[in-house]
Amino acid sequence: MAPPKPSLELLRALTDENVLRALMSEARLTRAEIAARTGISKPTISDSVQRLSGAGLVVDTGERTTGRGRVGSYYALGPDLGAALVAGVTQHRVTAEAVDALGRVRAREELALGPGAGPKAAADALATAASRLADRVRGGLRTAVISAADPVDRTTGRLVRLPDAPFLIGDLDPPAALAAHVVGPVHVDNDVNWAARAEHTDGRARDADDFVYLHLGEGLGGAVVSDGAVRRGHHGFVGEIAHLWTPGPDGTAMPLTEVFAALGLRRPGSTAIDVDALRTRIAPGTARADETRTALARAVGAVLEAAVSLVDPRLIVIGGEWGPDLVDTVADHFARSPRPVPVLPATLTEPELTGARLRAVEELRALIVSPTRPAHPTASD
Amino acid sequence: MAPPKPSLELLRALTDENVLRALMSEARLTRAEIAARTGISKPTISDSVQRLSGAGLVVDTGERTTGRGRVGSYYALGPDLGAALVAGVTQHRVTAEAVDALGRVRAREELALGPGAGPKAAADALATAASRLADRVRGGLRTAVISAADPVDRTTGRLVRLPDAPFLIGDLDPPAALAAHVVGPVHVDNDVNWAARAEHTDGRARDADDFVYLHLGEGLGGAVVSDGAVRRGHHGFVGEIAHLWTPGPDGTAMPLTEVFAALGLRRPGSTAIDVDALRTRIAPGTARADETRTALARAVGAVLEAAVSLVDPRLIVIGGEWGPDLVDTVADHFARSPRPVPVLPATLTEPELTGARLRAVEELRALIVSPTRPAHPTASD
DNA sequence: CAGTCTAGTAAGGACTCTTGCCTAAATGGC
DNA sequence: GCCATTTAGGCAAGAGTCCTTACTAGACTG
Repeated sequence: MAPPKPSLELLRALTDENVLRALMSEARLTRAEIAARTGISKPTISDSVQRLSGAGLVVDTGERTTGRGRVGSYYALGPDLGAALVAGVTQHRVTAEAVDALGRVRAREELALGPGAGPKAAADALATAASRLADRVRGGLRTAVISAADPVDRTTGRLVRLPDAPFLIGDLDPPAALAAHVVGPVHVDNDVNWAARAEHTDGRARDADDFVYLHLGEGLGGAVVSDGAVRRGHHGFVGEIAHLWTPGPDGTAMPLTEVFAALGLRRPGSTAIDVDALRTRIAPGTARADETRTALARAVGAVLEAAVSLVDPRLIVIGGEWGPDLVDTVADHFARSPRPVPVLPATLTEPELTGARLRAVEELRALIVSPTRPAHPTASD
Repeated sequence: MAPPKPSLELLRALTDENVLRALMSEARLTRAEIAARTGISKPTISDSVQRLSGAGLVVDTGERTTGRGRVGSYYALGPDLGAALVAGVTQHRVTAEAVDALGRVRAREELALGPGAGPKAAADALATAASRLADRVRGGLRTAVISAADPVDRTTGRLVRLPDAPFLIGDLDPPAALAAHVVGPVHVDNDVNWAARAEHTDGRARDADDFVYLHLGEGLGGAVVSDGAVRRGHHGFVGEIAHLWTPGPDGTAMPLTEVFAALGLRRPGSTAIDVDALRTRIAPGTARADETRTALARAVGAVLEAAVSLVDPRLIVIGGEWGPDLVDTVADHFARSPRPVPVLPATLTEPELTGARLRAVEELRALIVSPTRPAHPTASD
């Protein structure tokens, strides 16, 4: 609404940003290359490089051009600009990486969590991984992006328990766990949302600005991408679909999670789905496999129809431990609905880390370009 | 991703934009007032005003300041900057307005459509209204924002028939109908989405960046506001909820629209809801009114639960001909769901025109500020 | 070894914004 | 009725940014 105030300082900042962004997309460039790439004149680039060198944001790598003509000097981003922490937390392990502004993974840590490990163990492992990574990268960890296999409260970043959804990791507070090892902002979201982001940028949904990602595993979750961005909703619970009304095996309406209870596919004493039992039950050749497949496809199909009504996706991507196994049956069923859209299985491996990494690099770059302003001025993810 | 290229021309454009925006929020200002309001120095503002006067974008109104000190000259937006057309099309009438960059309604036309009038009559009425308005405003109609009581294809702007949804106006192509009378872009969306926008800016949802608007009338529709903007989905069909799975009166799962069929509340030979029949049936004192109310509230409640799962709204606003009558019963039912949110009745009158007007003013202002760039660079609504 | 090619520098010009000062004109206290 | 005060606007000077043009230094090419 309010346009920025014009000033010469704004121009200079814009020039510097152009130079930095150029060096973020290519590791080393001469001033002439930066000028050609940005369309800004050589003298102006020289000024900017000098400024940025003085501030330590850019350094002469010592490398020189070869070939015809005068030798040029290569410049690169400074070595002390730090890294972003990317971490995935599941009930089984903590996987953490340090990525730099060029998107390169500089270090990786993986810590297993014993069976039955609680949120305390997860928090400790997260802190340990962060501490080790912080020691291994110059400039430290300037921001963190965390993927968790549980719903995340958007405003606090804490994991939360929702009715009728399994609480796999438990009461974890990533921003608190990382406070000592990460200087800047910590962004937390659930794995399904990050996976959707990965599919949007690198995967099946590359040219779809509106799609739905469905995760069918121990838990049931979805992610919504609208107008090119993952939408999280007010609390951050978009895609928590356990209680969506669906047709049960006998035709009566029931919440999605109850369908699994009715089919005897939940783990005892839990709302988590027994993935092994489910897979053997729908394996070809098993008695009444088709019946189970049909019941599941009807329920999942109702979720897709709800998504069509409320999100209007261009396509639907199905991931998770057992989701891709059922894609064909679901797609067949769904194709007979009033407004079907294509249904595709997910293909990326570690999609949640890929998505989180994308966001981390974006955030780190924004911090470098203008330390005062965040990457997403409006949406606080 | 790519920052703008710095240049002195950019600075000048920014100054001019500041001046124009100031004159869009206040009808007349002296140069000194513009300087104070924008924080830009007086000589710079004087330069800009001179430039803009030369281009006809700004004019000296002839008015002079009174009071102490030297007399100042008031400036205002030029008289030939044109207006935006705002029009609402229902099966009964076409309502059209011309609004200027200050948001003032300069002229209004209302044309009734006879019963049974088809899309041809609607197109003619729209064109007639536009033509009359274009004659009554200096500078003509530079853009149009149309609200239609049917689903709208996002890419073409045409009204479309969807399965199980009433087609109230019929096969109308507003951009084609207006081509002769409107110079710039024509934006078409359905009335529910515009109403939601109005509630977001002026109504019940003023400080909710994530909410759902439910329209319960002859047709059934919803609108989704996520991260502060109306989300339309790939085709533009977000909120077309007729086929969402809900519990029917007997407990079996059925699409929402079938619930009304089962209750005998549809108009014969149509999927449209018989609003009069419905209202008398749920009126207090009527036999079995409570039973009907309960059945409707269960079905509508399931829609709200689907919205909670896939949109995670902060609140829900219910409008439409009979929606507000049922708010209490729906809210009671919904409060017992696993994740209830507040349910409020809509209050605005003509909400769809209010929402469309907001968008039209935004678009017109953007056209004046930079005739080459649209108001929404990314989302093509 | 002369010609060609390229990175970087230097000089000059055009332009924008700001600060500070000045003028003109109307008000209001005395 | 006079004069200090107040206010809009103009003018000049100065600093800063970017661009174009021209030049230099050095290395490859034939």
